[in-house]
Parts: sequence; structure tokens; C-alpha cells
Amino acid sequence: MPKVVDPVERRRELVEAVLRVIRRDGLEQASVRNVAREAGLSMGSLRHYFASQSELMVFAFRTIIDRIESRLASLEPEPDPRRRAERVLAELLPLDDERRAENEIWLAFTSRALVDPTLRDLRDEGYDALRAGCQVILTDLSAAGLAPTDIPVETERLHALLDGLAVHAAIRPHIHTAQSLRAAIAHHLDALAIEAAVALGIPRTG
Amino acid sequence: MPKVVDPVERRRELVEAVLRVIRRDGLEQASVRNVAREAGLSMGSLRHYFASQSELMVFAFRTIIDRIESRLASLEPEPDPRRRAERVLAELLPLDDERRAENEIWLAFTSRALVDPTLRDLRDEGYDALRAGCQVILTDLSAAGLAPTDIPVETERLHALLDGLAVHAAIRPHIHTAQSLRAAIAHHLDALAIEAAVALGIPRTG
DNA sequence: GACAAGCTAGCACGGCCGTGCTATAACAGG
DNA sequence: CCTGTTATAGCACGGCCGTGCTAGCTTGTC
Repeated sequence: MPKVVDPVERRRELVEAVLRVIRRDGLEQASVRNVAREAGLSMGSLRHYFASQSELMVFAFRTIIDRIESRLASLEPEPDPRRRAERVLAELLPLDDERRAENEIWLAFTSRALVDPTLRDLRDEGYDALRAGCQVILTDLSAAGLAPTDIPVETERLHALLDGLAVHAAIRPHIHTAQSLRAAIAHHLDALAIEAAVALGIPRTG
Repeated sequence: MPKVVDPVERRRELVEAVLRVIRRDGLEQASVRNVAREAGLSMGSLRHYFASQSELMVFAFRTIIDRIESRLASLEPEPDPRRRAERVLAELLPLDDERRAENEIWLAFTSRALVDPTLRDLRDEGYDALRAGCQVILTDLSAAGLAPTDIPVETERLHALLDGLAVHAAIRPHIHTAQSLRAAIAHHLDALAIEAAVALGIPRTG
């Protein structure tokens, strides 16, 4: 069996080419021809690794989801609930160029999934994972008295805040810098803590 | 000059055809041919009203912005700041089918504007208008002691929350119903009021 | 060296695309 | 009625699309 290049590696290269094209020129430019050219391969060769365009797209989206999950899994343990929340949330926001790229591609996929059924399952998987992550964070904070106890409502709010910030970072990257995104998250966590304190009954009047 | 149909009316019909196609099949299906067919016209006839595809798209996006603005302008006056905020915000969320359609199209345009410079100005206009609206609401609430005084930070948060909820409503319309969207907004306004009360010094301890 | 399997390249088909162009019909003002 | 403007239709061009297909190349096994 001939193996000048690991096929897994080839697929990885091709996915990276797809993601580059999508980010630079948009999802509609991610044609078999363009992606093959970007990867320095022929159309026929590309189709040896991905039998159809749809398969390529799904694999590319899946790759992004896997990357985010692996980043979350590799976070070092953090005993303080508040700092833990900040770190996890910071990992989910487009704070550096790599994640900005992923974020823009996620936005393009989300938009296309509205009319392309083959992408819906993956989009829903990402949505569910993010929501579950928000829920874990809030349950954690709430147990420490740093967030209100109504987890479902707060999950809805935090999740929407996260995705909204991500959209804004894609639209206006120069305004929504890493610093301002971090500040927005920190402010929300502060607010949650205040609400929790009020709900528990405040020791001092202010 | 022959006027069997008002040309303004024709353009309106064509824009509606565009929006129908975009919502049903996606932005990439909104070709001159498909739109003309949807409107029951020939390609040549469509091109009599819109010299290029880009012109048609820009006009369609502009139409959506105009619709939102006119809806906001036609809101009946509401003396109570809190209720006023709720009404304005409710107008900006996809609570009925018409606005759900607009919301999905807005998402598609936003995504495409990432790589299509001709749509950027309009996208930015919509972004700025929404942000300004959030700022007005918060200034208003803050003056009544119903929101914290740090308007820029709260504007960022409310704006992101709104767009995040809109994205979620597009992704999972069955989960994010009109009722749950209204509840999310109401909850956030409640939280803002609590924060403001804490900042002002609370008369009672709880 | 022979062979098979994996890999790469490239062509060809039918299809949709935006746009330039011309031809025809409908109508207004003279 | 004639004329010119507007509206509508439709064709043709070059281009990109996804995919089916074949042919050649590389490489490991025998």
C-alpha cells in the first residue's frame, strides 16, 4: 500500500484549505475547484479524499467543533469558580486570530444551515454543546453563591450574550477587541454575582 | 410614458420575490433567474428595474432596514420607561413570522457581508442603528433608576443579548418562541433594575 | 520484475450563473 | 397617426459549478 503522505494528514490539509477559502472568499466560493487549487491539488485528487462537496463541508465543520472541544478539554484546572468561568468563556470567544477565523466560519455555516439540511445536525450539535457549557458554568457559579439560582433562565441569557458577542466580533473586529470582549464577560459575571447576593439577602445596605 | 404598473410598485414586488427566495432557498439561490421566475417576470424585465444583481441585493437589504425603522417609528407613545423598553425591544426581536423571515435574511446578509464589501455599509448601518437604539433605551431606564449608569457597558451587553437571541431564534425557532424571547428580555430588564438599586444603595436589606 | 492498491491528474458532460444585447409590445405626448 | 420613451421578453456568450469517468503514476508486497 503506497503511503507517501498519511491520508489522515492529507484530509487535514484539505480541511485547512477549505477553511482558508471560506474565510477569505466566503462559503459560496468554497467549490471543489477552488479548494483543490488552494490545497495545490487537482479536483480528481481532492475527490479521492472527499467523495462529494457536501462531505467536505461537513468534515470541515466537524473539525471546527472538535477543535473547540479539545481546547476546552485541555484547559488547566482552576479552583476558583469565578476565574474558572472566565477562562472557559474566554476560550469560547474569538479572542485571537485563530478563533476569529473559526468564528467567521461558524457564522457562515450557521447561516447556510438555515437552508441546507445536511448541515443542521452539526449546527445543532454545536449549539447544544455551547448551551450545555453555559449551564455547567452557571450551575457552578450558583453553587458558590456567585450567580442566581434560576439556571435555565441564566443559561438562556449567557448563551445569547456569548453568541451575540461572537457575531459582533465578526462584524466589527476593531471595536470588539479581545479586551472589550473579556470586559463584557467580566461585567456580566459581576452582575450575576450582585443579583445572587441580592437574592440571598444582603449583609450590608451599601 | 407608459405606466401600466407603477415602477415603484414593481420594484417592491421584485424585492418581495427576492426576500421569499432568500428565505426559502438561501442567499446563494437568489440569482437573477430564480428571482425573476419567483416574480413571474423575465430576466430582461427584472434587469430593467435593477441593472445588476448587486443592486437588487442592496435594495433588498435596504428594504428590510427601512421596515424595521418604520415599525419603530410607528410605536405608540408609552410613558412608563420599563414598558417602553419592553415594547421597543419586542419590536426588534423575531416574535412573529414576518420578523422571523426578516431575521433569517438579516443573518444571511450579515454572513455574506463578511466577504462581500458591497454589503458592508448597509450591514454597518443596521448594526449602528440597533446599538443606538439600545443606548437610548438604557439611558432612559438609567434616568428612571431602572438600569445601571454605565451606559456604554450596558449597551454592549444588551446589544449582544439582542443579537444573540435573534440568532438563537433563527436556529431553534421551536425552542425560542415569542414567549421565551419576551421572557428573556423581561428577565434582563429585571436584572438591570436590581443592579441599579444595589448601586444606588438599597433601602432594605432583603 | 510483477502486481495490486492507493493516489493524482484531467477531461467531459450537463447545468446554472451574470450580463450584454436586440427585438417587440404598450403607452404618452405631439 | 407618428414618435419616442418605457416595459417586457428572450437569446447568446463566456464562465464556474459538481460529478462521473478514465488514464497514468507511485509505492508496498510478493
